[in-house]
Order: sequence, then C-alpha cells, then structure tokens
Amino acid sequence: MGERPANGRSGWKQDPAGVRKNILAVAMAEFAANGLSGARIDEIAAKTNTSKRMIYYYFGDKEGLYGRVLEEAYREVRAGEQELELDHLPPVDALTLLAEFTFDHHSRHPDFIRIVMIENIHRGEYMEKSELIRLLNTGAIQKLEAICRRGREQGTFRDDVTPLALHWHISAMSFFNVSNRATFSHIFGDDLFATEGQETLKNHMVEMVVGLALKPERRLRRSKS
Amino acid sequence: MGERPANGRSGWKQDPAGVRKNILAVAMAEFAANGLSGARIDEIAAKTNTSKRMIYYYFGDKEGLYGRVLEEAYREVRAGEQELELDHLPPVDALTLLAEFTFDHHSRHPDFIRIVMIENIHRGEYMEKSELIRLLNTGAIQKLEAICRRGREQGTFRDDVTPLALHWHISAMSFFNVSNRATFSHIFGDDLFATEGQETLKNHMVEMVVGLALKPERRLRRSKS
DNA sequence: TTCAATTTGTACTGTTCGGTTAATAACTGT
DNA sequence: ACAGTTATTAACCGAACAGTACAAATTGAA
Repeated sequence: MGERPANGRSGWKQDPAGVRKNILAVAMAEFAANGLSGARIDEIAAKTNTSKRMIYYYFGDKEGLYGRVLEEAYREVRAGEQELELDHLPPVDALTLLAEFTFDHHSRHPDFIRIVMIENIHRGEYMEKSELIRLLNTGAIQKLEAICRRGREQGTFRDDVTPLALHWHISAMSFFNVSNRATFSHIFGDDLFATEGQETLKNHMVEMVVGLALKPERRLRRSKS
Repeated sequence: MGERPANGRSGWKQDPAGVRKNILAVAMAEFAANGLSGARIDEIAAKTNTSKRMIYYYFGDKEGLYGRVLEEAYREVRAGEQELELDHLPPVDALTLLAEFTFDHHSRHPDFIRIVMIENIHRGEYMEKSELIRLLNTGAIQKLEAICRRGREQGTFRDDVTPLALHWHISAMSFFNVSNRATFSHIFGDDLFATEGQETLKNHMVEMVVGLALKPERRLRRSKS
C-alpha cells in the first residue's frame, strides 16, 4: 500500500501484507485510544490508506480486528524484549538490568499497556481465543528463570522466591507506572512522573526486587540514590 | 424506592435519596462490568427499581451518571480505609498493617479497581471535573505520612524515601494484583491467585516495602514465609 | 488467456442506543 | 387545598454505527 494515485482507481499495486499492516497499525492506535466499544470502524477506515471495505475483507468484523490487534501488540512488545542479552552478567546485575529494562520498556510502549488494560476490562476473553498469545508469552519469563537458576546455583539467591513471583512484582510496578498515571497524578501531582521521580521509582523498584531475590545476608547496600 | 406494587403506578413512597442510591449502585456495577461506552443505559434502567426516565431526571446524561459513580466509588473505598487504626503501633508494624490492609482491601473491591481502570483509559478526564474526588483523596496518604514521620523521629526510617513513593509502591502491587488478573493468569496460570499464592505475594510486598522504608542496618529478617 | 485474489467506492440497511416527549398522578409540606 | 417535587409508563426520535450489497477495475500467477 502506501501510495495511492490522487485520481480514481487506476494504478495501484497489490500488497495484501502492506494493507493488513497499515490497518493493524491504525486500529491499534484507535483501540488503545478509545477501547473496544469506544473505537469506531469508520474512524479507523478514515485514517487508513485503504477503505472500510478492506477492513471487513481481511478481518471479518470488529472483534476479529481487535483480536489481531491484541496479538500484534504482544508480538511487538515481546520481540522488543528478546533483544536483551543477559547471560554474560552476574545474576544480580542481570536481574537489575532486566528490571530496569522492563520499567523503561513499558514506559516507552503506552499503547501496549492500554491494550492490555482494555483486554483486562474485557476479562481476557479475546486473549483466550488466541493460541498465538500464549505461545508468545511462554518466552516472557525464561530470561528470569535463567537468572534465578544461576543465582541459586551460585548460592546468592533465595530459593523460596520463584521467578514467576519476581516477574509479577516487576510487572506490577512497571505496568502500574503507565496504566494509572492519569488518576495517580491527578490526585498526587505529577512529580513522580517527571524525569527525576521516574528514576527514583525505578531505583526503588530494582532495590526492592533485588532485595527480595537475594538471601538476607547477601543484601548489602547497592542502591543508586 | 425499593418496593413497588406489582400493578401500575399507585402506592409508592417518595424517596429521592433511595432512588438515587439504587441507580448509583446498579450503574456502578454496569460501568465496572462494561466500561463507559460499553455500559447501556437501558440495561442499567432495567436492573433498577425505577425507570430510565428517572436516571435522566437525576443525573442528566450518561456522562453525568458516570461521574457520580466515580465519586461514589472513591467515597466508598476511602471510607473503608478510614477505619484502620495505626497510631498505637510502632512504625514498622503500622506500615506492615497498612500495606497488608491495602492489598486485601483492593482485593475485596474489584469493582472499584475496574472503575479506576476505566477512568485511566479515559485519561482521568471525568475525574478532573470532580472537586470532591481530590478532596477525598488528600486524606488517602495521611496515615502513611504519620507513620513515616514517627519512623524518622525514631531513627529507623530512611528519610530519602517519601510517603508518596511508598504509597505508589503499595498501590502498584495491590492494584495490579486485581487489575491484571485476567491476562496474567491466562498467560502464567492462576496459582498466584489462589489463596496460598496471594499470601505469598502479599508477604513479598510487605517485605519489600518495609525493607525500602527502613534504614539498611535496621533490616533484619522479618518475613513471614 | 484465464481466473482467482485484491482493491476501490458508494450507497444502503438494520439496529442499537442515548436521550426526549407527553401525559399523568401520587406524594409532601405548608 | 394547592403547589412544587417526585415518580411512572410507554412510545418515540434521530443519530451513530456495525456491517452489507453491488458493481467494477486491476493485478499477478498459473
């Protein structure tokens, strides 16, 4: 897709993949901005390089489109996470880096956060229909499992704190930081969301998570602030 | 309201407060379940003891109703929080209790969580119109401020960790635990949401938060699990 | 050449849904 | 008794909106 000659319907290229991609990108922004029932198919179509007709041609109906957007959102974010290289680092440093990365990564992808919020509002019912999403996510915790395994072998990590629990804590703080910004900053001001405040929160988060993972006698001050 | 005789329109009591309350309760459940654009006025009316007409009579329009629901949600939850008595406890115990209470309180009020999620999806725009909500929430952090003050005076608390930051961390983990249950449990199973898993998460959270608040040399093992 | 897949565009349909009208009457305080 | 408030019911309006029909053109691969 992309270019369409100004006049009439002559001189276009067949590019199904491109058309689909374009529709998905626009739809993701619209669903993220307005929710499933709030988003308007006509509005999505208008912002596309193609027409409303093609949305139905490729995605069937609104819910089908939303489902694909959901998959695409997870795909993009998980792909971004894969780039992180941690195996060469000592466990504590790897955990620190992973936590910091997650915090920043979520912060950089607010539309993904909003899509997940919306999916939770819908109680995950569209996610359930997608085999792909479960597939994509099984890998989400593997890095953490590797870190924990090495940490335990090395004797520095507790063995009653599971990788899943650590993932939960890191996710909670990284996710909430984006998802609840509107209400939180309305009530308490936006100092915590300015650069300095965000650094503080991130450092707290890392300190807490690392502190939780390490055996008590290994917890020496390693805070940055 | 409440009772309405089966036949016709004869024999009712005037009870504006009751009618409003009834509408608000039904509307809160519907908005929490379906979101602002997803909720249906006709559906709300049907579940009410009164009629659609009365919704417009008292609340003007859908957004007006949603705004009042939002206020009511915060009112109820904050009222519940006020009951907690902490002044008689040593700072660490008070902080522990407050964190545990918050975790459980959020867990017990999923509809409130969902309303806040929805309001965040709408970027807090309805909240901004309500002076009442800011009022209600100024008190939300006072207990924490008192605890921190006493902790610092006593010399056990760090003074570079603000009550607001602590509140943020406690909120993040308590809120996420409810808000993201659907997607999280779909991906990683629901072990963490069974009784035992929830206890573990709560204990972790308390351990992390208390660990963050205390000066390093005061952090001795106080974990429950 | 053939033919299915892809693309375009417009007009239309059927329904859902927020909000209103209208007419009426019981309630309550004064 | 009267006046203003609170309540009821049911039909109705108009706009928004998901989804379709229809007609036709282009492309690209077999």
